[in-house]
Amino acid sequence: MSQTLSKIRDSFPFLQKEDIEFLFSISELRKVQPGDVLLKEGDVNSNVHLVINGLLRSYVINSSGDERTVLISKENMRATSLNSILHNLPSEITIEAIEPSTILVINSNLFQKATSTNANLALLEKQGMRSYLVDTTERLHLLTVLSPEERFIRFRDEHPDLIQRVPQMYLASYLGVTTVSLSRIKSRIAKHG
Amino acid sequence: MSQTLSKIRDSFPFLQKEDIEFLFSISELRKVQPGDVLLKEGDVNSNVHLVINGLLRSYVINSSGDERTVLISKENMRATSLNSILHNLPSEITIEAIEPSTILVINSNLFQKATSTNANLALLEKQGMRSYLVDTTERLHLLTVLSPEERFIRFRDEHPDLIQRVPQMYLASYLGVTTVSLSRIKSRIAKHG
DNA sequence: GTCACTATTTATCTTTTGTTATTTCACAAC
DNA sequence: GTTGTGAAATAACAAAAGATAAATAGTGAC
Repeated sequence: MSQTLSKIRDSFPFLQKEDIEFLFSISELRKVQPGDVLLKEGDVNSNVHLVINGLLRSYVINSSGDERTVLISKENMRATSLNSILHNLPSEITIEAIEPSTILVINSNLFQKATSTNANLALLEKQGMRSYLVDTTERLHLLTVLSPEERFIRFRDEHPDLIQRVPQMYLASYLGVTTVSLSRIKSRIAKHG
Repeated sequence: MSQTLSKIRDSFPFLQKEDIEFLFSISELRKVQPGDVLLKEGDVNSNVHLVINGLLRSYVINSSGDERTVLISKENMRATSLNSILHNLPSEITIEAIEPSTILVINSNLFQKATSTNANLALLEKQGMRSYLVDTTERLHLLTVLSPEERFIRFRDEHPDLIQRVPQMYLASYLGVTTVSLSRIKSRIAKHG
C-alpha cells in the first residue's frame, strides 16, 4: 500500500499526503488476473481505473462481432468509460486485465464533488482531462496519418516494453490490422530494416 | 455582428452579455474565402477558431505527401491546434476554409487568463475541453470500429448537409479512403440501399 | 454560349489486406 | 513422456483497396 502511495506521489508531485489519503478513501485497490473484467460494455460505471501495476486493455465489439482494442493502459495510465464518467450512460467499452494487475479504482462521482473544494484535486482533474485529450488526439492523428507499418514502428519505439507484454492479437487490433497482417509487418521489418 | 452575437448566445446560453462582449474584445472576426489558411502547420498559434458561418477543414500531411483531413468544422464548431493551445508548440495541423466563412478567432492566452476570475468563462473552458474530448473520442471509436462504408453512412446520417457542402476529396480523406474508393462506396449504397 | 480547369466517376490493373486452414511453438494438465 | 490448448507464423486463395488513366460532369471566366 505504501508502495502504491509513493507511486502516485511520483506521478502527481503536486498532490499532498492528505490529497492522496482522500483519493484512497474514495477508492478501492483491486488485484485482478488476466481475463478479469473491470468494466463491461453496457454497464454504467463512472470509475477511473488507474493502473498501479500491470496492464489493461479497453475494447469494443464491432458489427462483425470482432473485438477492437481502443486503449492499452500500462503503469500510471488510466482506463475509463467517457460515456459513463461524463454523462452517466452505459459504457461503450469493456475494460479487461491482460496481466496480473493492481488497479486503483477511483469513484469519480465522489472525486468530482471534492474538486469544488480542493484546489489540488481540481488541478488533478484538469490535468487528467488534458492528458486524456492529448492522448486521444495523438492516437487519432496516428491512425489517420500513419500506415499500419508506421504505426507499429511508432508503437515499438514509444513502448518497447509493451511489444513483449501485449499479446499480438490485441496489439494487432490496437494498430487496426489483423494478426496475420501484423505478422507480415514484423517479418518485413526484420528483413529490410 | 449582432447576428454573430445571438448565434453565440444560442450555443452557450449560460454566457452573459458581458461575457460575450469580453470574448469579442479578445477576438477578431475574420472573413475568409475557400483556400484561405487560418493556421499553418509549424506555426505557433494558440487561437481558437469558432465557426460562425461557413466551413473549415484541418489537415496534416503524411509521409507520402498526401493531405489527410482530421477535422471538418461547421457552424458552432471549433478548430484549434492542441499542440499550440496547450503547450505553445508549433501546430501539427493546417486549418483552411473550404467555404466563404465568418470565423471568430479567439485569443486563447487572454481567454485562459480570464477564466481564473470569471466563472462563466471557466465553465465555457471546461465545457469546451469536454466537448473536444467527447468529439475526439467519438471519432476515434468510429475510425476503430466502423468500416469505411459504415463510416460514410454514419457521417451522412449525422451531417446530411455536409455531404453536399464538403468536396468529396476532403470527405474521402476524412473517412480514411481515397476519392476513388469513396465513389465506389456511394455507388454501392445507391444500388443496394 | 465556349473554353479552361477541377472534381468526380468509371474502368482496368496492381498491390495490399483479409480469410481460412495448416503448422509450429510454448506451456500446462495429465 | 503425451495430450490438450491457445498464440503466432506461414501459405494459398479471395476480397478489398490503391494506382493510374480516361471519360464525364461541374464551375467559373470570358
